[in-house]
Amino acid sequence: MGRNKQFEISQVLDCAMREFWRKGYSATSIPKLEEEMGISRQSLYDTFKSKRELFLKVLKYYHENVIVKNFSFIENSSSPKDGICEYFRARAKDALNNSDIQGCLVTNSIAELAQHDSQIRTQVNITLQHMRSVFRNALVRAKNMDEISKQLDVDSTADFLLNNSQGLFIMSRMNINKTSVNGIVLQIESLLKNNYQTVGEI
Amino acid sequence: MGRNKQFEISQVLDCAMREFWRKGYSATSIPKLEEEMGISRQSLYDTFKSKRELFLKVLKYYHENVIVKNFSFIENSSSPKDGICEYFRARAKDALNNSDIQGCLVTNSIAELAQHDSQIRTQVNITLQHMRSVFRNALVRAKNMDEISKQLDVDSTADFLLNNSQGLFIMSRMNINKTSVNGIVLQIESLLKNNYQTVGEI
DNA sequence: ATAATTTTTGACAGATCATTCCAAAATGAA
DNA sequence: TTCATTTTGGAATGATCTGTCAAAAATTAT
Repeated sequence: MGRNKQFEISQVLDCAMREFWRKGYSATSIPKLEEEMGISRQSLYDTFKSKRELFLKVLKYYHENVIVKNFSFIENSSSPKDGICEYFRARAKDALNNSDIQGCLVTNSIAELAQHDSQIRTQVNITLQHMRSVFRNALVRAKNMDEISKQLDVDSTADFLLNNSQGLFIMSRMNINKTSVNGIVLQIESLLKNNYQTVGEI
Repeated sequence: MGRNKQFEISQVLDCAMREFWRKGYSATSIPKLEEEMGISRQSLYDTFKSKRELFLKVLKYYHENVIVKNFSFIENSSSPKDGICEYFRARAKDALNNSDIQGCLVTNSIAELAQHDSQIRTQVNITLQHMRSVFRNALVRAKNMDEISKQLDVDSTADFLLNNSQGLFIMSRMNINKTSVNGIVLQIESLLKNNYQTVGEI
């Protein structure tokens, strides 16, 4: 009974995501979304209620697909330390390709919206906490496997890795050169290699 | 002959800066700018030509005042290593106070605008290069004073410190807790303390 | 006083914004 | 066919946006 949906939710969400990622929330208009998503305005509003609701669904979609996928490599890596290093090398590679989509939708949303919109802040926090705990779990595993120093503090190091990830996402949106990106990754790896610091010692 | 300017350019630029810093470029309207700057629309356009030109002047003002001031401490510090650490402790303190203005206007502008506006990208690059070279100069000084390892690579470490600075500015716009901020700063300091890595060894 | 300049106010333009509504066409199941 | 649903297109709404214009009031110098 009745016509079926003619488009895949995930497919149009993907298109919307790419546009929000490129331009940000405010700079993305409904007509542009219709064009990119390939559906009419009526379908857009019937399916997603409003621009803001669409954006919240995009943030969720981004988390479940882009973020979880990028971090699953760390979780599945037999060497957690290598997993972390590979994660940053992958982000460095992303930063150097010449796509018009650069950085991270969540990072951009923190800068643009999170401070004044609690619903967006909540969704963004889910992503940040996921990133942090994947880093932390990997550090705990690495410690148990003697890949990194027993004295390394997993909590502050997880926050540190999260911080560097956010930094790289910002730098990615500028014309950052290969030398600088590689230098940043090198120093992160260096800290994992040489850290004998316990919290409170400094 | 004729009436004098009734307001200080730097004073109204400061008010405009605070609003752009809070809300971003797109979310800041002309009526709101009139209100915050305390001048009429006509005066605003006579003095600054357009919203975009005003924003470019704000970015320049932000660089000359906020950025240069925050980094002058590193340049003037007798211990360059302490200067760098103090810089990050100061940013950590900023992140923890409950001001409605958080993070960095330049970082936010990178996320929102830099990728699609070359004039803004140029101005933003001036700030990034300033930050990078202050870090780099301090590292060179610290090396000469034997405050840090001779094997530390000043270029990649400068990029690394810049990266962490950008990361902290993003994290500042979320409700980051004291433990996490301190942990991040601790790890940055730890790298300065223990770095014996030369570029290319990894 | 006169002339020059700035400021404010209010109105106005013209675009664009998000959102809603309607009617026609398309699609699918009973 | 009939009925339900989706999709599309276009129009309309009302708000808001940046930017401009004109005229009155305020200020400063000669």
